[in-house]
Amino acid sequence: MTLAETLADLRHQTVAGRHAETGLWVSGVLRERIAAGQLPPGTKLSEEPLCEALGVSRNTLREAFSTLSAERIVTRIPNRGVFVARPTADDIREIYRVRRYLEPAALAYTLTDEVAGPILDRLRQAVEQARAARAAGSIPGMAGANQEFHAGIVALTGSERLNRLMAQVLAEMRLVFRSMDEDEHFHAPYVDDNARVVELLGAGRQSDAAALLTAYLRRAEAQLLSALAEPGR
Amino acid sequence: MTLAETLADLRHQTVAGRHAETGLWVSGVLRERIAAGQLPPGTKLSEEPLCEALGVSRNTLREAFSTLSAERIVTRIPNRGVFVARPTADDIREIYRVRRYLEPAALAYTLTDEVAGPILDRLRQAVEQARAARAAGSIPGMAGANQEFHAGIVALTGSERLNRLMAQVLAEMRLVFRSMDEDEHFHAPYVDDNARVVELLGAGRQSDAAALLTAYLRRAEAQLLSALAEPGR
DNA sequence: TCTTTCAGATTGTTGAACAATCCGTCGAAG
DNA sequence: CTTCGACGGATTGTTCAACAATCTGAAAGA
Repeated sequence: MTLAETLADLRHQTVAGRHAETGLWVSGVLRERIAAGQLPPGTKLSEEPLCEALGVSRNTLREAFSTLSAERIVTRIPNRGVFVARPTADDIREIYRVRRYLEPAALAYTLTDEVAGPILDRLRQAVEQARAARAAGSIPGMAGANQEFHAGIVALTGSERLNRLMAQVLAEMRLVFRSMDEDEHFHAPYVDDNARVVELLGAGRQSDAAALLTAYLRRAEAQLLSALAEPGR
Repeated sequence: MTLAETLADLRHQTVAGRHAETGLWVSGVLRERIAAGQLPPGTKLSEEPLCEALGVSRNTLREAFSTLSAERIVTRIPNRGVFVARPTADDIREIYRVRRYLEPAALAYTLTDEVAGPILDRLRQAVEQARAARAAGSIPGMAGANQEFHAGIVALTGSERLNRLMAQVLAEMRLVFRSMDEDEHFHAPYVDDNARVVELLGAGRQSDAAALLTAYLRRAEAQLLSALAEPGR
C-alpha cells in the first residue's frame, strides 16, 4: 500500500462518509504533522505530491493552506508556493509581545471566582506534569507541560478568541523550538517559576503573579533571541 | 451594463492583470459591503448569484468565504450556506471580554516611550474628530471616530496580531450596531470618557486610565445587552 | 394533524484545463 | 570570465463543468 493510499485510507476511517469536512481534515492532518516535527520549518509543501498523498483535490488542499496560512503555521509566497513557517527574530519578538500583554492581564484582571477554580487545578496539574518530565529527563514532556501551563493561564480569561490566539502563538513557539534545537536546557528553569506563579495566584496575590510572569517572559525572550543569533543558524 | 458586468469591470480596474490576488479582492469587496451595511446581518450569501455578480468562479468565492468566516464577519453553516453574521448576546459578552483584557492592558503595560508618542496624537485626533461629529449630529461620524480611538489604544501594544484581533472585534461591533439600530444615543456619552482617558494617559497616570476604561467597557456592554433584550428584537 | 417521502435547489468536492509566474539553463555580448 | 537577457519547463493561480451529498419545502399518506 503506497503512502497515498495509506493516508487516503486513514481519511476514510476518520471522516468516513462525511460531507463538508474534508478541508478541515486536511488542515488538521498537516497541523499535526508539522507540530510533530515530521515537516520541519522551511519544508516546501508542493501541491501535486501532497494532493496525491492525502487523496484530495488541489482545490481542497488549497483551502486547507488558507487556514494554516491564517494561523501562521505556514507561509504562502504568491506564485512560489507554501512552506512550513520558519520564525524569524522579529517573529519571536512579536510572539513575546503578545504573550506579555495576554498572560499577565489574564492573571491580574481575572477575579478569583467560579471560573478560576477548575483552571487553578489545571495549572497545578501542568506543574506536576512538568516536574515529572524533568525528573524523567523528558524534554518533549517538559515542553508539552509548559505549553499546557501557559494555555491554562490564558484560559483564565474565559475568552474563546483569546484562547484561540494563544493556541496559535504556542503553535508558532513549537516551530521556534524546531528551527533551532535549543530545547535542551530551556524549559528546566521555568518549572519552578511556573510553580511559584500558581502559588501566588492561589494566595490571591494576582499582581505579584503577573509581575513574576512578566519578568519570566522577558527572560525567555532574551534567551531565545540570543540562541537564535548563535552560530547554530 | 448589468450589475455583474459593473462589478467584474471594477475588478479589472482594481487588480487589472494581477495574478494571485483575486481571492483577496473578493474578500475585500464583501468586507466593505458588509461594513457599509449594504449586506445586513442574516443575509444569505448564495454562491451562484454572487459568483456572477463578482465575475469570479465558485472556488475563488469560497476561498474568500473561508477568510471572512475566520474573521467571524460571516457565519458558515455546513451544507446550508454562508450568512452575514448576526451577533448574539453571547457574542457581545465575548467581544467585551476580549476588549476588557486587551484595552486596559494596552494602556497599563505600555511604557511611555517613542512608540506611545505618535499614537497619543492619533488618540487625540480621534477624540477631536468625535467631538466634531457630535457637534454636527453625525452618528456614523461618531461611530467611526470611536472605533478609531479604540483601535489606537490597542495600537499602543505595537503588536501586529493584537491589532488584527482588535480590528476583527471592531468589525463584529459594527455588525452588532447594524443588528439593532441602537446607534442613536449610544456613542455620545463616551466622547468625553475617551477624552479623559487620553488626558490621564498623557499625564502618565496609566493605571487610572486603565481603570476608567474598564468601567467604561462594562457600562457599554451592559447597555448593549439590555438594548438587545428589548422588544426591537 | 402528524409523519414520511420525494423531487428541486444548493453546497461540497473533484478533475481537467488554461493563464500567469517563477526558476534554472543556455547563449551572447562585453 | 562574468554579466545579462531570452527561452522552456515546472509550479501556482483561476476557471469551468460535472457529480455526490445534503438541505428545504411541499405533496402524499396514515
